[in-house]
Amino acid sequence: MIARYRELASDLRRAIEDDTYPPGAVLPKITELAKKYGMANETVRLAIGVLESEGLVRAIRKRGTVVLDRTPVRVRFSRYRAVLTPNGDRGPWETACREQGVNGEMQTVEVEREPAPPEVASALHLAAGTAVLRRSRRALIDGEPAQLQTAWYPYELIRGTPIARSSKVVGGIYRALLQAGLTPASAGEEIRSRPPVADEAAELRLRGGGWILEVRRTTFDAAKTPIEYQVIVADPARTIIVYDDLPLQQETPPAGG
Amino acid sequence: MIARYRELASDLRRAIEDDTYPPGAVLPKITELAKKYGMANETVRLAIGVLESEGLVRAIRKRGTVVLDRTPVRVRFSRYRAVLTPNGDRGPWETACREQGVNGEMQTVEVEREPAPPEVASALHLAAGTAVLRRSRRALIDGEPAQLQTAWYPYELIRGTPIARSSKVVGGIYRALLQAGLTPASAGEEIRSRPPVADEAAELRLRGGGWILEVRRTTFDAAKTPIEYQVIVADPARTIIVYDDLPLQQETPPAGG
DNA sequence: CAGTGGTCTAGACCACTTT
DNA sequence: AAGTGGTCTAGACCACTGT
Repeated sequence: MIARYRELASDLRRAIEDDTYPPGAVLPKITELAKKYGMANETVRLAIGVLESEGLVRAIRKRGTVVLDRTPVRVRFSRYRAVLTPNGDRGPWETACREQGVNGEMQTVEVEREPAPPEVASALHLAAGTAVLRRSRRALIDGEPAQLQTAWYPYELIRGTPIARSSKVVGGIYRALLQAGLTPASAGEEIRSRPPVADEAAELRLRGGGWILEVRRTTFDAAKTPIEYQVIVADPARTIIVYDDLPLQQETPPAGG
Repeated sequence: MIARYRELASDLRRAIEDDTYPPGAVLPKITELAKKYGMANETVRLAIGVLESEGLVRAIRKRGTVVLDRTPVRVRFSRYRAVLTPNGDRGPWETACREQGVNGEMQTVEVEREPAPPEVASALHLAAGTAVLRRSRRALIDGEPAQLQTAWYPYELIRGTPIARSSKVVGGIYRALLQAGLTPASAGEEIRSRPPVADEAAELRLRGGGWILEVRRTTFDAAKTPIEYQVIVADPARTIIVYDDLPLQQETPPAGG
């Protein structure tokens, strides 16, 4: 038995994927759909709730149910490698967006010195509460927030460098780390998907059951000392994470077999 | 203005995270909650719908609203490297689960020769419709499906090898590729999160607005010829993807500056 | 301030799952 | 067969947002 609200949701989903309702278009009003399909308003709202939780539409009072643009940006891990060599004043996000014909932008929201929260202390191999610098940024597409990025640095390592200033770091953070005498040599990343907490949902303008894609990255120098810990919370409709050319060979050939 | 159903959802979420309701426990019946909070049944159901869409609970008729286990398994990219050297008869999934104290299992669902679908043909650099071998598998935790894995191989490359047989490949596919004279040398992965299609939701037993985590991997031999294309559809409550020790150094130092 | 979606209810009835 | 959640309705009223 298929519920009528699920069937209506499927119909509307198909129409959106058909480009009957392209991004920016407005679906018929709830009352109109209810009349057309012979349902109660509530039943129509359940259907729209399904689409909203899938990130396809956003219901806005007085304006209607608008179809969202879901063009994703492919963010390559190699972005960080590329940024280590002089290639202009754009950071990895702006570079990736530009390559893919998307109007991307990166805003610095806040730069603050604070005691390391437990998770950060652990990632940076510091005692809990050690001073760290937090840089909170926001990646935008067409002016709409697509990612929240928060990075932490051991305060002692970057004090007095451009990284500690509360403005955008021209040319990217990685180059600034190099100029501060810190050489990023390797990194580890963890990726998961989870429901947003309330703040994240609000900042990314997600509604009703949207999920987020999270990347936690730790960057190390040549001596395996952590120099940066970063958490990226991304709208999954706008972000694909790409790892290119990962080596599968054993680094150290097995001695006895 | 906060809706009452959202407040109730927050209360119940907190109780679940507190372990007031540990995994396996059953929440009070809808009618009981409605009475206790002075709400209509429907309002309580909205609240439970929120938790269900977050993957925290599963409402089962006649049994109640049960709290799900969300212990995730960390799947490392280096799993594939490790598997290339003889280390037992377990594949990467079983190894990862075992290391993390989780009862993991891998089932082979179907092995079939078929014409390459467009996406697969493109990934494997084949003409559309070329014969490929599809292996569909299911990764389980405690008998519950956690991942759907589908891999495609150019049929000509693996005909007559153990990979083409419709049973589990003992020791893992990668070792079988080696024995077939194909040496995996590098791989590329793409990660995204999206709502499941109906089949995926059913197979992973996701309900109401759950999302999935998708990995698409292409494996190449030393000559950069694609030898495998794999799509993994994972329940995000059970899967964290880990990349260890990614190099940040430029492989080829820039020649001209 | 008008128009759209958002919340909530009481109640009828259906459908699945376990016993 | 019984008990739990699932769907749907008609209608009242609230609240946000764009003009």
